[in-house]
Amino acid sequence: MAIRQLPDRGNSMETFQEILGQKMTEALDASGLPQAGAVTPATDARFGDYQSNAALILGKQLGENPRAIAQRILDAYDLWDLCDPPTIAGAGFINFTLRSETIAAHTGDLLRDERLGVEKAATPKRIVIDFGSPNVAKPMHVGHIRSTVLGDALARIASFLGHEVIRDNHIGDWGTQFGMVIYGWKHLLDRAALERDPIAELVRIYKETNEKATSDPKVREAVREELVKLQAGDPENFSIWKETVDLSLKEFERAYQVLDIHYDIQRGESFYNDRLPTVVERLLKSGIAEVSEGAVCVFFRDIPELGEKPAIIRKSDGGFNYTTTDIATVDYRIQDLKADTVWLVVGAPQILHFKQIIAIARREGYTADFRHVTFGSILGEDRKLMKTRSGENVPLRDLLDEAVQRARKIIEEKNPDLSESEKVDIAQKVGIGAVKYYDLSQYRMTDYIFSWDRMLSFQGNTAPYLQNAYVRIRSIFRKAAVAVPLWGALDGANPAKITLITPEEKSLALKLSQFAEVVPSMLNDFRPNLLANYLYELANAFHSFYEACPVLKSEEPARSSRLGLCELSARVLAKGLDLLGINVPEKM
RNA sequence: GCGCUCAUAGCUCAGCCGGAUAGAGCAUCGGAUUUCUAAUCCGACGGUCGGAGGUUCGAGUCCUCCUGGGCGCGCCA
Repeated sequence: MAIRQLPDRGNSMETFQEILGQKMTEALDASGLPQAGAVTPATDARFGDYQSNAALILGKQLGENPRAIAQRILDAYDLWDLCDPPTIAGAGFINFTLRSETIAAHTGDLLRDERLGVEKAATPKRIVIDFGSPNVAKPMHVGHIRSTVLGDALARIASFLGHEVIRDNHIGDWGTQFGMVIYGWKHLLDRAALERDPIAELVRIYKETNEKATSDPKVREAVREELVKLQAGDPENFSIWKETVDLSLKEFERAYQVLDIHYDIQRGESFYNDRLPTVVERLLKSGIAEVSEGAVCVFFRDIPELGEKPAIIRKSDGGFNYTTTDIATVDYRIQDLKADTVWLVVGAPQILHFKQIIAIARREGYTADFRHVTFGSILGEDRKLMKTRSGENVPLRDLLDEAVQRARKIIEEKNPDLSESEKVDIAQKVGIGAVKYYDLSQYRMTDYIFSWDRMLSFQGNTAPYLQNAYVRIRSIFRKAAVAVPLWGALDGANPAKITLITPEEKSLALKLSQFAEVVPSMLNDFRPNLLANYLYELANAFHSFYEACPVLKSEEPARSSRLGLCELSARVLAKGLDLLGINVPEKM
């Protein structure tokens, strides 16, 4: 979208929620009542635009009639002509209906604000976000979608809110599987196959070695020795390991290009290797860890849910495991990266593990805020974990290719006149956007059933539906003789005059003003689906407006006002989708 | 056995701190277009929110128990 650079107006804009909330605070003070509840958007348009349940809460606390309290509040309430006189309804709800002029003026302000009304966080934090975490020598698969897409969206949202974000890919590049890989590399490797498809060949040698090791104790022993040699720093094994890591990183990077997801740092498990002995010694010295059955363990006897479940940080054979690595990772992120908070976007099965890690961090005196952001699984049509027909994980590469192909097919049916380069671009944006949006639009904890038809549908809460709303707007501006009639106004010199006549215009404008309320709320519980819901409602409101209100054919001043609504809708849609990591095409 | 998590319309899913008659999309049925992209819009039909208690002015939401699914629980990651 060709947005001219606008001035950053900082935190000068307040949302209606904040303004009304402030008014409520003052009114409660003036009434001699304690503070209670927040002003929220109305649960139903019939009740107005916003509501307060303060009187209900206070009625309970004070043992008085809620409606009487509501009246007492309203008697002290100064609305500054912001809305119609508030009404008391039901058990004691206070309903606010904003005046059209109020919303119109606010919409004009939004058109002049680069941040679309979204305030920056009052206290910016340095946040390390750990997401993605694929394993070396294995293909990325469908199981990586949720962590990768969710983590990226959270990173985009946090950045937009003014936080300093460090995206870290905690790659699985160390561990017992390398005994297999190195043995396979030495005995089974097909160099030509490796050239053609490195990951496929690495998987093949891993699998074949695994089979041999299962049936042949000699191979099993040889595999173990290769691992020991690698860990001891044997030059040959180290260089094989390094090569597999490099090949894998190259492969991951291809997926990240397609997904338009990028990391600030990629600290794999191997990065922490030389820190592990120190970690164990330190924990032993401080008494946090103790030796049990030959292993070094941390017990959590004071935490009921962890009581019977110690964390092993050094095995009885002297080796370290991933718990040790993750403790070293905490050290690095807090001490070296100076993080205020760490978000671990890792699936729910590891809840116990991260509870242990976080508990250990607490005992070590770390005060940073650690959040384990969990999520459910992706299921196939059979409601079981999504697999290929042969029972394997679905490779991410195949899945993304198919998304783009399917999108392309739909576009060719619906809009065959597009040029080849346009089709390529649109198929990419629609296909990848559909996959991401389908994931992000659902509550992260629920398992969801993967369905091409549903995610690529142009109806309902899907990326194509939202992208289409944007495309329609862009089409209006292409049709308009003047390419960017409002941009002058956007500089602030000559603001577009917004007038809201029809109900569709008013509800669209109100919806647009609420972007600034929704964006910050997402980080309360890491819920991008709240933004997705909002964008769907916005696109819906826009489409209703589009049906009811001709833009280019209408007379001034409605025409300019409606163009302004279109422009702001496009910007909010594009920005909202961008925060979810989704791009918008100009045509489709 | 212990722990985490989920259960909402025929299907897929929303429902933030407890708030008004539980919402969408698909499917089914009925309308709107010589179009600013109908790829859309408007409407109808469809629910004992897994079950049973409890907390209170009010529970899909909080507590207890039960049923069912998924996942995890000392030397894999």
